[in-house]
Amino acid sequence: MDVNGNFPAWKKKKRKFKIGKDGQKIKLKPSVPISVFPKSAQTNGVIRQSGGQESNISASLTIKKKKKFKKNKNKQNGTAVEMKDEFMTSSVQLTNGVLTKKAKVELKTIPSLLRVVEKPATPVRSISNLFASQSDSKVSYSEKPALPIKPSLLGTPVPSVSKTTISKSSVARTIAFTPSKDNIKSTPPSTPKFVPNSEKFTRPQLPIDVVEQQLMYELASQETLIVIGETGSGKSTQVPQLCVRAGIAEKGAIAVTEPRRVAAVSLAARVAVEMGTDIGGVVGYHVRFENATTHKTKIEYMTDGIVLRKALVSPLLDKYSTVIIDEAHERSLHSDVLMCILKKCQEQRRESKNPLRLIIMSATLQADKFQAYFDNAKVVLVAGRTFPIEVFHVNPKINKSFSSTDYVYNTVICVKHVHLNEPKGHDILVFLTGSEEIEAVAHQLAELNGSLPASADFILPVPLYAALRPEKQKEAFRKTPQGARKVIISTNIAETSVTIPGIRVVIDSGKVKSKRFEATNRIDVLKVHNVSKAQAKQRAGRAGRDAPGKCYRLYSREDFHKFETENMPEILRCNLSATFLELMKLGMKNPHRLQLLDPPEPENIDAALLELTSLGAIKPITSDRNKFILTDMGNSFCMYPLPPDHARVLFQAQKEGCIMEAIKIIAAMQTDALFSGGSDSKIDLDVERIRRRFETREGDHITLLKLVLLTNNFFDQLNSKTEADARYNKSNKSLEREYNEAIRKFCNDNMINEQHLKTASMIEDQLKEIAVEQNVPFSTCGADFTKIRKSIAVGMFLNSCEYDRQEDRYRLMINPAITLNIHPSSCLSRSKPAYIVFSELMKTNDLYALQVTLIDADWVRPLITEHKKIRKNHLAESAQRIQQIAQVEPKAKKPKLNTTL
DNA sequence: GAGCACTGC
Repeated sequence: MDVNGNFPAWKKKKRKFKIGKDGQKIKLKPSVPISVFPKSAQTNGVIRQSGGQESNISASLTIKKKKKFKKNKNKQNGTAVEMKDEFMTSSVQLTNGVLTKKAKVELKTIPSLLRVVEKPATPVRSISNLFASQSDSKVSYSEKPALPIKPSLLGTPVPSVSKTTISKSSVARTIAFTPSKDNIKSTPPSTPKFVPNSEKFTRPQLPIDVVEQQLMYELASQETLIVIGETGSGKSTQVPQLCVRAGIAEKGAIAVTEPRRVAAVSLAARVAVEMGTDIGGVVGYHVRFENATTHKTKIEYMTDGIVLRKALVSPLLDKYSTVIIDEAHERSLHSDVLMCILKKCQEQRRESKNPLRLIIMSATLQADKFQAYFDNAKVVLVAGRTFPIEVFHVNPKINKSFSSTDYVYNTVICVKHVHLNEPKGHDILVFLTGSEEIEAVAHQLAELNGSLPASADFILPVPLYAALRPEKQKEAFRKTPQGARKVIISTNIAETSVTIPGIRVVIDSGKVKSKRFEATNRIDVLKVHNVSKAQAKQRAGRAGRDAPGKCYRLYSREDFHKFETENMPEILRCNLSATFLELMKLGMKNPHRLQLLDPPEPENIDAALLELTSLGAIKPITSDRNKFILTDMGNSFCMYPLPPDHARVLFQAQKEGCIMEAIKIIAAMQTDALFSGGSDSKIDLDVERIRRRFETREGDHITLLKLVLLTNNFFDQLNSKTEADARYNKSNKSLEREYNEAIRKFCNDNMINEQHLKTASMIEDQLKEIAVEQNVPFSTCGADFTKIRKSIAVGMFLNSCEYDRQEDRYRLMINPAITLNIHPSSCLSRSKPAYIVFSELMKTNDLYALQVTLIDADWVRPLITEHKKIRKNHLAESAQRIQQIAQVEPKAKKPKLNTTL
């Protein structure tokens, strides 16, 4: 069916783009924006902004409405059979987070995963650094394989793990040596150290309670344990407590790593309540800018980045007896790197008095991969607890009205269908890729209200994405008004980061926008991709948080099967230079031999090494040019929580005498845009107008500095006013209120994102503190910004460009074959100076330089010449290395035992 | 004169 034929009027009038046969966005002519959230909407009950344009959509959907859903759902046993649905078909059901056909979901410890594995001999080492290789240090092998802590906790004789050696060929043989449940009950743990105070707090039953005793036994007996449990199983709150009750915390605190700050803070709060203590007592958390732990703390919830920084200071992490990596399936850069480091830690602490225990917790069934990585560690499965979700797919044979590629169009059709067929009061969550699409769909849905039957509720579209102003974001969490159905149209922010109550239906476009790093040219590519199967499952799961739900997938089951199983790990799609710098601080010498869960491409590794060498942070060892060590400069870079080129800017600024200004700029660069906006055109114009006020001919970095200086000024005045007011005995409460209101007004007047401003200022303080620790002398350049521009140019010289008048484009100085444009959001996009340096190179429809500063070519020329020299050697060496690897390859295929670098 | 998912130190 011809999509354009179906929706002639609004498609052309309201949308800035359409999606073509190949899935690419095609630009349409711009339109006049109409507010999506008209105040009158709720009083009138209907929005009428265009007459008669929707007649086609309502016609096509009325026909569909008459075709009844034939549901053969057997509600008693929670199973679903093939649904005869004219709209979409479903033969599967997502129960407890698991897609099932018929069988009931029963998750417990699967015997086949309980393997007894021959442990390789453990080397005893006398080394101080984590990544020392065999040739770097003396290695002697102990005669007896290392034993995990004796599993005598239960008082039950248990076969020894290491003595039940079985041959390699029979590894798959299963030996169930776990004592039976009855057995456990009759012999409870002999010395429970902490027991939740059930008088103060009784928590509801959790699925994890069923396997509690068994888990406790495994926690005590295994060196490494993998816990697989779906959402709602209670693993994130209970496993750390079980560790404490099993007496593991006696030898050191339990660290629990989370990928997000909110998770770390809220989990700590929850567990503190359950254990009847305060935050900072037995339970605490540590995230950036906030450390709520004390010497008493036994369970520390932390973000994975914090643990990584802690490892830089104390590589063996000997404060901790156990590290629990939560949400390992998300494969964040930090958690992947942590797993690699912790494995090394474990090897080195194995023979000590305080061996390190590792617990990997993950939601999806990627157990095999983690298990192989951790030398066949035991896996325990825990059931999840979410409500059943019916999953529908588009069936191209039946659903002829769907476009084959235009998921934005399909979204609107699907919302209308759901709205007219699902019970009133069931809110909808739609997943799309970006603000532009989201605003377009919100607009179209608002217009749909005009063509709804009188009996139907009002559709209340609510956009939700990160760049949206915070007040607007809050709309998504507001209670749905009577007589309306809330339709939240969101990016993947609603996948993990926020949970919206009341969602009963999810519509999944199957698309996501993601950034990948092209290492060879150092370009970020932002592109729409298909989601992974795991991601689709995660999205569907958002419908079953409060009650049974439904998920409509705007793609066929065949397409779904073609999706990747898991998300691409972050480590495979980002610039590795910052990570390598950290790992080298820990003693890694040859990144090519790094044993990661998913090893990056050799080209990406080489690109990061080249970048670090050119920045002067590392240098090859003369005896073996495959190995690198940190230079003094590289060592000081590690102290800052910054990408290496930004740290280099600070280093240069110290030389130039403008460290104060450089810190302000670099801090602001670490946050998202300080000017707040969204895809609301009216606001965009305002942002644009106000941004102009700060514009300079020197570029965006100086603009940023001017903005920060202005806000500093404002805060100084505000603070002195508040102090003065305090002397006049104003109450603290009213002072605080006035203070906060003044900030809000200032941010509103200047279109500044208050949250981002706050973050930037906290990062500024953090960087200042580090600079003081590093004995960096304080210096400022006053109003002469040349020194700052030079520091930026030197630090980021790899990003310097020369204007090509003939082409009317810029050429990258280190690689003139690459041509690019200055992004129109930059204040230099029109003036086009001869030489510039940029912060970031982003490929969307064109190759754009973001955040641009005017520079002098002489500042960077010597560095570029030097870089070209280094690159030449580098290329020759990497070619040689690839050849060597190719020759050694057959041998290298052998099963890996001890991993050395 | 274009358009930008999400985290984290």
